[in-house]
Amino acid sequence: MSALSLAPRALYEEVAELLRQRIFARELAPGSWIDEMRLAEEYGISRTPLREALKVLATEGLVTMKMRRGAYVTEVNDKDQHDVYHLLSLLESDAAGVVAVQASDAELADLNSIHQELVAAVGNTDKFFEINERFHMRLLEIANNRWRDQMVADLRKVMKLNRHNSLLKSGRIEESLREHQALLDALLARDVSASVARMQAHFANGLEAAG
Amino acid sequence: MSALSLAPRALYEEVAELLRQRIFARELAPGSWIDEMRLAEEYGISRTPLREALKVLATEGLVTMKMRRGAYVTEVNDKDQHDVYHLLSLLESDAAGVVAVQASDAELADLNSIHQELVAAVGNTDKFFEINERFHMRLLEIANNRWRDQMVADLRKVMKLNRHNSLLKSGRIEESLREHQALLDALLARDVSASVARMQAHFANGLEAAG
DNA sequence: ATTCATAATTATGAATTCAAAATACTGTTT
DNA sequence: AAACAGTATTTTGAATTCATAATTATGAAT
Repeated sequence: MSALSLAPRALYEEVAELLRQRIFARELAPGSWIDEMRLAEEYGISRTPLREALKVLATEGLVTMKMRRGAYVTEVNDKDQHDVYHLLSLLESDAAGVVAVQASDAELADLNSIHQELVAAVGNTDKFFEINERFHMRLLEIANNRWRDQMVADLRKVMKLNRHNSLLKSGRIEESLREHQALLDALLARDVSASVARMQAHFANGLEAAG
Repeated sequence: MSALSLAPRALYEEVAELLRQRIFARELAPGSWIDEMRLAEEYGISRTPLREALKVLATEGLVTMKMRRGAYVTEVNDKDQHDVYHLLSLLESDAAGVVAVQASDAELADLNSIHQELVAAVGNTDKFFEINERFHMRLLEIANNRWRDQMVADLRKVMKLNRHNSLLKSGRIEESLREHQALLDALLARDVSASVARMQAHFANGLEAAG
């Protein structure tokens, strides 16, 4: 699975990723103070790269820096949750429209094959979630706008801060699958406005479920 | 003009802002290497807060970190320019739609008064640009989604990296004013789809002008 | 017992120091 | 003169040290 990285990331990047994982796992809970010394000691590093990592997370919105009182895990309230979801819907539905216009037949076939994997994964929740994520990411990749990719990635991280996060509720597997199918149909028909509408609908239903 | 800040920013934030200004002014040119020592000495600070600032700018996309070779000002090519502009159009036109629905009458009146300032500023290019910026920012503020605000702010920063940047070309003053007026009319009529369409048109024309 | 003032402790922010990697320089060889 | 090896210098990345702000603990006064 994991090849050793040819371009090893900088230490502060590694640490930022470790911290993200702990934040998403709620091991570092929203609102809680982040103890620099403790973490640095735990990772066996100095405070310097740890503090650099915290500044990165602060820029991403996962962490909030308070002047002279250190870093705190960002608290995401219901409005934030709603706002972020709204933006994800906007960005991803626009991406769907772009894909309907610009994607090559091969790329659409690729999306379709991921969708088939998704169909095959019904019943295996974890696998379904993972493939679902891959479907959305592949669509973005095809839409070919690195700035949007970055924004969506950041917003999805923020979504994970919320307890009722789930861009995909477990009770919605079959429904979600139908929505994906409808989206794919629109994409294969090269129907831009339908593609946008189907992606929006997919998100609207997801939000309702997350309610 | 400048009040003294009650909550003074952290040093790394101050430095990040100074660096942004120099990058936008092309004093630090796209693709060029950023000399940590030289800048730290120039600002009379150590490399520590400067390096923290660079990591923030890297996360914003203004700077690119290369492993073991330091920080470089990000180069924005024509496709990047186009992609970022597309996202700004998407986000701001969506914001216009939200404003058409949600804004209070007082908020719309406020937007209108900024527009009147804009009308009065025709002929004074710098002032026009500044008020124009304020109009867009106020609209976003009214749309009330801090995550979008942050994204738009970051994207606008990236736009400024490009030589032919100008979210508003000087030759388009009158045209831009008409577009703003049309947008305002739609907002005051509480017409959501028209508001979205007018903002999209405003951006589409701007992109055409930017070539 | 509670409040207030003061001292001790702790944590943050920033400077300094240090190790290792990348780059530039020097002199030799062909 | 060009290519190369080996050395010196520069620069990055990270640890350490230091100053100061914030917090906690201590004790006196009401």
